[in-house]
Amino acid sequence: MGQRRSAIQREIRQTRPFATPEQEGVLGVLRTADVLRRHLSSLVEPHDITIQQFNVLRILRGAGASGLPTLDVADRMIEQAPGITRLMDRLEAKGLVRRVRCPRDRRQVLGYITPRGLSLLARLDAVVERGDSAALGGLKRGEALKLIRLLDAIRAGHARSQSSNSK
Amino acid sequence: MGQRRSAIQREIRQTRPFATPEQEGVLGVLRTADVLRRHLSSLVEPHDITIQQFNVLRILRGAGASGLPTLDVADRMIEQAPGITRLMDRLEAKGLVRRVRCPRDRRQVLGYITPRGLSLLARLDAVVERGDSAALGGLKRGEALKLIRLLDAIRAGHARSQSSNSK
DNA sequence: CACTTTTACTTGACCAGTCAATGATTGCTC
DNA sequence: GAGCAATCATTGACTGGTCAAGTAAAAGTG
Repeated sequence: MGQRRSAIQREIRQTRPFATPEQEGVLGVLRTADVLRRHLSSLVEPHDITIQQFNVLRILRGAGASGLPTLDVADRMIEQAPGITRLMDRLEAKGLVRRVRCPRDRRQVLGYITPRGLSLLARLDAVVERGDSAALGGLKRGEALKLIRLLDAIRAGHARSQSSNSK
Repeated sequence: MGQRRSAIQREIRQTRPFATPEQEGVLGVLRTADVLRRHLSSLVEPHDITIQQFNVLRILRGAGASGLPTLDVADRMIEQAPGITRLMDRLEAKGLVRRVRCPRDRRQVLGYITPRGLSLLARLDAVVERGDSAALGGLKRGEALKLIRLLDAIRAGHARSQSSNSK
């Protein structure tokens, strides 16, 4: 296996081939995620919101009228609690989210999406969906499904070895 | 197609199916990258280094004795210049990297990996390679290759639409 | 050779992720 | 029911990504 030269190797201008396909695969996932994140970012930023803020809004919309405690929001992201608190701070400052201390358990703080948040999401939904299609435009429908399956398998492997850990 | 329910949908406890496989694919890449990043992070952190710092070191090692200007390092990452400057600041503070203003073009600053940086990398190489194999352990060899191909295709699609942009 | 433009960084400011420590409740145990 | 542990959330400090603005040197132009 002398001179195989993948796209990544060209991108990073590295002459030596990857030690293993696994190594190349990991790097490929990381790089591709970066590309997709940028793309997504460029779609939501014009609306003065970040991807993470967008995610929180979608989660709260999903939670509906009953709201969701801060840490439950964190669970649905990859994130640790401290990040969520500050994310919510900013969303609240923008009037997209409302927080109320839960009367039944006063340790918790319930988050709710505001009507303004909902209308922002409504505008973004279509944009993002079109964006995602464009982002994977290089793939045929069947390839997209195959990709989903492979990625699921990777994450399943990790869930097994590390337990817990959602998003 | 009524009740298909993928791993991601279960993970985020979302009842509604994804609008499109493309949307699910994009989210899958992002989530998987997060998992892998954490994994990788846990491997390098014990050595008091972050993933980004590790990447810079590998790039500088690849550059060899002739060193590499700051912006060329940035090109090989996804990153903008400002981030690299500060990354190099920290690496220099740790004695893993050395910076010299280029005499031929005094606007440039050349970065070099130090012997100490090289020995750190030497220790990490094996760890990371083992880690990558474990990370993609859920995949058979052929599947890993297929994954690499699909990810390459996604990034190729973006390179076409947006030109420039390396990482 | 002065004048502008371009290139290569650097600095400042803000958002985000992570860890450690702290406060505020609630639940458990004796 | 007093005391202690566990849970929920927040704050502080640091790394990192990104944009906008600034500085310094080089390159191009008249």
